Amino acid sequence: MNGKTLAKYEARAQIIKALAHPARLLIVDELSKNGERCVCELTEMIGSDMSTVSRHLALLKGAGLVEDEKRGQMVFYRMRVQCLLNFFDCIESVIACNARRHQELIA
Amino acid sequence: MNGKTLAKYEARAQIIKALAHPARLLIVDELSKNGERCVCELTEMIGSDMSTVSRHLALLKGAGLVEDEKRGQMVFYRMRVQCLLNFFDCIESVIACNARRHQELIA
DNA sequence: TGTATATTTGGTTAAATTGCCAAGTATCAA
DNA sequence: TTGATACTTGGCAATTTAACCAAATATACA
Repeated sequence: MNGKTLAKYEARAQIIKALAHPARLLIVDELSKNGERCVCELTEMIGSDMSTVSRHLALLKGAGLVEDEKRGQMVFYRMRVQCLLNFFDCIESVIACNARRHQELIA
Repeated sequence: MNGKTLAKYEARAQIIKALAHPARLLIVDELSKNGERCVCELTEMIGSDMSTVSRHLALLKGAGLVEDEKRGQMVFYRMRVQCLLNFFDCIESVIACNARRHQELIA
């Protein structure tokens, strides 16, 4: 891979890596479908330590996928991008296809 | 996260993780746009050891994203899914948006 | 001011990912 | 059979990621 090509795929990979975690996918799903949420709400849904959730959010923010706004003592996060839901449809179709194939192998 | 929700997002994350690497993104891009390729061709493009490329391919195959076919001494890989190109458009839009924002912060 | 709540950050540890070399398997061809 | 090519797999070292607890910061409120 030459330098330019490498840079292109590294930039893509960095963003995809930001999505590649169950907790972060839940966050993206929730924010995409239901608008903004504070860290405490997301922490409740995910069920990890709040410090862990805060780090997940920082990672998503670093990738440019979400933005935050502090209001009072709470910090609200929302999506900066809407196109990810289409992607999840694609992923779900892969999962369904894998499941079908798995069934066929068993039968 | 309850068990069912967790399982759903873990299944998604597993597939997204399979995409979250520059070399694997190059592979997916190449196979999506230009059809099947043997391991040797992909190895040449990526510029890593063939054993490394073989492992990347095994990972994509494990996620159900590609399939392989041996013909003679060569193994050809091709996509099992076509919807990923749309996703890359989404990712590119994030990258472009991040770049614009970065410019604004400098200016 | 002092206390409680919301969030982030430092520090540490465990686990997962990546990459290479070396060795193994399979196919082709002489 | 021998040798060459294409690919996969075992094994190991280096890097990255993830999670928690504890401590720091910021805001609200009595």
